Amino acid sequence: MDSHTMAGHLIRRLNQHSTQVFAARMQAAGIDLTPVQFAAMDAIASTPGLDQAGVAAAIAYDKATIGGVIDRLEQKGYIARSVSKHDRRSREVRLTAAGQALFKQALPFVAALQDDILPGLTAAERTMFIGLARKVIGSQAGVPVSAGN
Amino acid sequence: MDSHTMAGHLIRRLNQHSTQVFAARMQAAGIDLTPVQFAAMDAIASTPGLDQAGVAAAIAYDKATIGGVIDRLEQKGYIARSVSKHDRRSREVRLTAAGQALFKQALPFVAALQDDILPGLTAAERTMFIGLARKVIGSQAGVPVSAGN
DNA sequence: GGGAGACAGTAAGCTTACATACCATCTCCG
DNA sequence: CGGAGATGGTATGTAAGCTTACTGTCTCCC
Repeated sequence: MDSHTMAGHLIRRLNQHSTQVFAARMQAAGIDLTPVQFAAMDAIASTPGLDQAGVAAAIAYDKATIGGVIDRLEQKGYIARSVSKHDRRSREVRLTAAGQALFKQALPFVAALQDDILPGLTAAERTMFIGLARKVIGSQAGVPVSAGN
Repeated sequence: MDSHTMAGHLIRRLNQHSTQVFAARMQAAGIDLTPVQFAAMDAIASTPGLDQAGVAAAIAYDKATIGGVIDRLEQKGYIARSVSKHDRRSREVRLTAAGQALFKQALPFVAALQDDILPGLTAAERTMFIGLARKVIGSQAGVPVSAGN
């Protein structure tokens, strides 16, 4: 049982590296965003007025987790929450002006660090890796993240 | 910027799936172990008397995180800690009888779930994926997990 | 021998990440 | 219309996972 050949262990290491690259690049750029916070803002930017459940579904997160992420983004002033007119249970979320600006500022950095997440691979290998990863994710689509997502 | 093609996002999804498969299989087997706890026990089983820093290095974790994981394993009675005779700073860790038994019981389940972590891939694709992942991990060896690891 | 710096571990704090339980609200169907 | 069940969100509790800061111990080198 060599843990270094086990899929779960390798994936955990990749994720660890990925989040560290993201954190380092964002810090170097002077941007205060975690990977999850960026992903949430990405989802909100592409669908303004999305509710929290929509954000959770878009990036495959638990709704409780998203609640906390959105709390912190709201505290930092990057997003605003408002009760939906159509459904008073749901909170619609949109980027503030500051959020828009920060998101636009972060975009090129995020694009640039993609390749650093998979170092040591040729471009062809990276493409191959991403293709295989998408295939795995796609094959387990429909599995709920948790009770509500 | 489609997050579904971004390496970081895909890796996070894979990790999410991996931990969920692990949790589900362990629960079905009636074994109370998280992926991290299993990894720690694996490292300890293969090197009895390892200290906490050694465990951290073996599975690439932060030493603060390992402290908590080992606390919980100790509380459950699966491992025992003792101050090293050679270095009073370090705590040597070893499996208890209960820990040994549980680890042996868990092993076949963990082996069996490896393929479920990468569903939708052929055996060749799985091998390819693992090879690429190892290449990535290997290429960033030497990067410290944190101040102490 | 003795001090400087390295190293093991813990503590406190922050952010994911999930389950479960709960409240408010909505929808659907009889 | 009215109740059952579904759904959006929050609260609570646990477990990772990391940083920084601190204590205690060790090692190396003068």
